[in-house]
Amino acid sequence: MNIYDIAEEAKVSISTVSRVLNNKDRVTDETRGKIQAVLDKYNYTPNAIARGLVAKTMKTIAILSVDIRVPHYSRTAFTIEREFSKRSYNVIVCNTGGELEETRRYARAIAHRQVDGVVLVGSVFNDLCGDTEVSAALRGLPLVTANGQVDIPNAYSVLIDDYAGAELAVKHMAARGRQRDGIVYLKDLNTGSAKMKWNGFAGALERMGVDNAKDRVFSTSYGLEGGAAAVNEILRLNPRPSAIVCGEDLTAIGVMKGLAARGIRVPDDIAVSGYNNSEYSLLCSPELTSVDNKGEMCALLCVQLLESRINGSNAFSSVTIKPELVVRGSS
Amino acid sequence: MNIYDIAEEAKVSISTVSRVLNNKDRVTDETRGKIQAVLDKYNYTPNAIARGLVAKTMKTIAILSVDIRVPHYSRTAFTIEREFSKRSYNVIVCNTGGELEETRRYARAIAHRQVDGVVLVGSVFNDLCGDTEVSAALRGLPLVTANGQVDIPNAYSVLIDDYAGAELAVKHMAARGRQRDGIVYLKDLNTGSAKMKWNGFAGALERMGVDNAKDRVFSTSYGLEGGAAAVNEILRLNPRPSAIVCGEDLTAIGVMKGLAARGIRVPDDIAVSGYNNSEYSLLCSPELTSVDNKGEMCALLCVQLLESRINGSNAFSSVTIKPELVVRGSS
DNA sequence: CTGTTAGCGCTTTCAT
DNA sequence: ATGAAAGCGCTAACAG
Repeated sequence: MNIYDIAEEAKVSISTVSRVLNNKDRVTDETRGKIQAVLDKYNYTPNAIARGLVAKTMKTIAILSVDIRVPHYSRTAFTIEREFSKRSYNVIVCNTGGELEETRRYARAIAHRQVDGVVLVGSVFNDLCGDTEVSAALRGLPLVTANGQVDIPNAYSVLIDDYAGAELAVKHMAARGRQRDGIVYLKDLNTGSAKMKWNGFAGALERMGVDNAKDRVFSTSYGLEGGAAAVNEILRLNPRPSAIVCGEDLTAIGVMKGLAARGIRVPDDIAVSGYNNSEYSLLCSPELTSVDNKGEMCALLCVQLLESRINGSNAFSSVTIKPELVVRGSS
Repeated sequence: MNIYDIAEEAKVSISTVSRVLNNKDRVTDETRGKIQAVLDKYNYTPNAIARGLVAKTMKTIAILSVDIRVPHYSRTAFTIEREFSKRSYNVIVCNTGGELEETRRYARAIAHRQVDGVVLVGSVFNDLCGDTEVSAALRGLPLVTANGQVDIPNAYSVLIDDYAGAELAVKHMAARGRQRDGIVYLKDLNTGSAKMKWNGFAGALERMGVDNAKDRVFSTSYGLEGGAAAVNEILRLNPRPSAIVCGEDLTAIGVMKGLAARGIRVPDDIAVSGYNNSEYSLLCSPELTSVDNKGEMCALLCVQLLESRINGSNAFSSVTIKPELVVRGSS
């Protein structure tokens, strides 16, 4: 069932059908009614692909993220989807797993599909977009990065000042009377944003007069197990650390579990902080002090930026969000 | 840049270009090379919309869910997306918020777009699809429901036996020596699946000889606050309940927090169980005993079902998954 | 106000 | 092996 069938049955031309389909004027109420009746009779839906071919757009946005299951990403994706849905776009979600090959595949698919815009969620893409193939596929598309900065011409970015975010956590620990040279950082990822965090940590510590702050950075894998496992190593420190600033909430909770397993009390013996202010931070006990990197605001700004880019009204091309610290029981 | 431009520059016809684009034979290596050179020169990507118009498909799947931020849904969406990506489909995600009007809008958009298949995630859609407009838009499309059953012809379903799931929790509490007539159920949602759960609860309890089991069902809102708030009411029970079986992990954790705030120990004084076996259940302390409703398996089966439906090879049309109980510290 | 016609960019017969 | 031409379903001038 297509527009020709409708036109035939309503005894009009396809243009007239097209007009009522698109709510254009210059159609008598009578004709309109006649056509509408046929439309209703067959519960007709115009073919968006054919429309898209003419319009050169199917009103779709693509979100590239590493893994939509990570709360921080799913929140971002959610907000972006909801906002674009309001503007009558549909949103394709891609889980790259952080893999170059997958990123390439998705980038190609996105280029094929003539999507109207793409949002890169997470600073992993800073590196991934260095790839010739990825950047070639994405070049020219309206593109914004959520917490990232890529080397693609015309890419806009919403940045989060993670350097300042980590600094907030460090300062808070000191302000709460934690021994300054007892504060350590636990890094669990190697993305651009992760690097900013531990640089922020080290910078803050050194400005507070602690030397060799970089030696106070520990590494582990992301997640509960990574956090718990890192505790072993961190506790070898003598004297015992006063506070553990973590790069992610989940890892921080792992740390708290590891400490609890050894009978070390949080926050009495050691303070702990996380990053993202995810829902996770409310589930553990004590609840987790966490840097709020304003995921929702970031997503909202991405939408605005991308929209303005799509409409050609380049109001601004880059924004930086200042994180805030949310203090809870763990510190 | 389109296929005509390529053909012109390569001094061949568009059909030949099309052939090399689609890796068809019947092209001399020489011609192929000549064309490939031009293709590479311009980094040409064929327009998938135009292709779609001919092929009558753009290889896209739509996922309708209430809210992708809910871990159980994001896990499902993730798995579905990954699997379909392997099969070179792209996936559109829709967050309906459980709203009828939004569901309608998405259903219409999906019908327009000629998507190849749709997955309805969650039993909310059991009711939502009762709507004439929604079912009219979706009718005819290859459609699979994850943990739901809708009244649309040809809809396939992956069901989770939530009746049995709740029963598992009840039996476990009894087996652990919890006073049988002290077990209560906390319901936080009103979806089809939620109803199966508290029916399962009541059924199990009555089979164990407890009368008026339905009176032992409490209601609250979904989430941490809902759970914590419900504690007030539940503790009015005299004697004090022996175990609280909850309909969702998050609510269960709220309950544990509420109990902790009152100095009631879990599991010593009261046992608690959740549902979904989400990552949440590992974050709280004690860790939460939870019914594992096999989200990943459900998603995988959805993909298989949908794929077979799309390919016309109707191996089976409905599967039911048996949940399992994962016992942790809270019971 | 309504109809005719020319594309949108591609795939696919059907000739050659 | 290659090309010409029709058509996928729709929109948008342009006529009338």
